[in-house]
Amino acid sequence: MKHLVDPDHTPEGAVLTGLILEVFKLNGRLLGAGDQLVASLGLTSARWQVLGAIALSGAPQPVANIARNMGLTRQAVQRVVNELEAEGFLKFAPNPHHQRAKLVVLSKSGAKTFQAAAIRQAPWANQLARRISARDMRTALRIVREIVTRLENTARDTNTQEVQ
Amino acid sequence: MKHLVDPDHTPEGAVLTGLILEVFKLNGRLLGAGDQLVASLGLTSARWQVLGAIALSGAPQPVANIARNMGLTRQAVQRVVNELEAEGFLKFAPNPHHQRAKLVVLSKSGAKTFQAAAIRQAPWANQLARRISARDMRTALRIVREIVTRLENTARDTNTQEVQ
DNA sequence: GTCATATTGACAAGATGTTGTCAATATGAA
DNA sequence: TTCATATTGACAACATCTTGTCAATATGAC
Repeated sequence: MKHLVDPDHTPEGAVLTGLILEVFKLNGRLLGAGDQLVASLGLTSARWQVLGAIALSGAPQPVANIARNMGLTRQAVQRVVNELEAEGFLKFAPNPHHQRAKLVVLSKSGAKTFQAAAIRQAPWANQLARRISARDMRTALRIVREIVTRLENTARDTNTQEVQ
Repeated sequence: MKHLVDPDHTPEGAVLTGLILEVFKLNGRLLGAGDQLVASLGLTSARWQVLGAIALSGAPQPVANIARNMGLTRQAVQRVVNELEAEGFLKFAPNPHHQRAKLVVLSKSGAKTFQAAAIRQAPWANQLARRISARDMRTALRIVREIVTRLENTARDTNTQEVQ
């Protein structure tokens, strides 16, 4: 087999490539840990995240809005929202501005469950972050956020270009 | 609705929590970008990653080994490997040490395709990383790697505990 | 060598996400 | 107002990954 040569990465490009592979791993581990953390509350990582997006948004929003804020598709969020509504964690409220796009709000049970999840998450996160430099962690957050923003922008440009 | 109080995060725990949410977003964006990048090669992000794990591992390995290195389950990798084999990107070679666990190796077509993907990835990554501090990116990589390691260790401890 | 244990691939079910499509509904320009 | 366009939820198909289970195969203690 022909030897595979590293193809012309800049130093930054090479580090970014390594970071990407590690982010894939981290994503999987986080989902697993989250599932464990909230399983006994009747939640999963996906449900928890949707519940959180609703709980922490200032005002009630329709599904499409929630999806945009989370970086997921409407359909993915809609499926989870429908499940959560069927199980009493969420309710739909009429939207004065849009007949179809009903507003999603937490039920009492949903709010209580999310609060319970948050109470479990805090010591878990604190322990996981122990003795990691807060400064370095902020740097990591800033870098990841910057990459997300860049990817969102190029995706937007690509879509705009296709429409024209 | 009762006001939701931030539940006792240390500063590090709070930043880590923010980082986690951003990693979820980044994961999704990266998969999308990867799919676009290699679609015309007959690849997807998942296939590409499996192909890469095989291409970049020193010696041929069985599926379970590849899965461990990638942080995925055997079954997930097996499914993709079987597809890639059916389409001629991979071949199975006999394993002198294990009758069932055949070794997975790139076919000529698979090697060529992975090389083509790498050639597309480099300028994409270089562009995405442009004007981001290499030092900060290395910090981000180090932090993400540390968190992955910690999660792997606690997962291992949990499993060991269950068996006992 | 034997036997308990672990590993491996195969198979199935289910959770999570994407893409594509459709009709209903908003929106905004003419 | 009218009409082209965009947004939204619904539905379906499919990709990806997990968990659980099983039989075949290794492995290691005795």
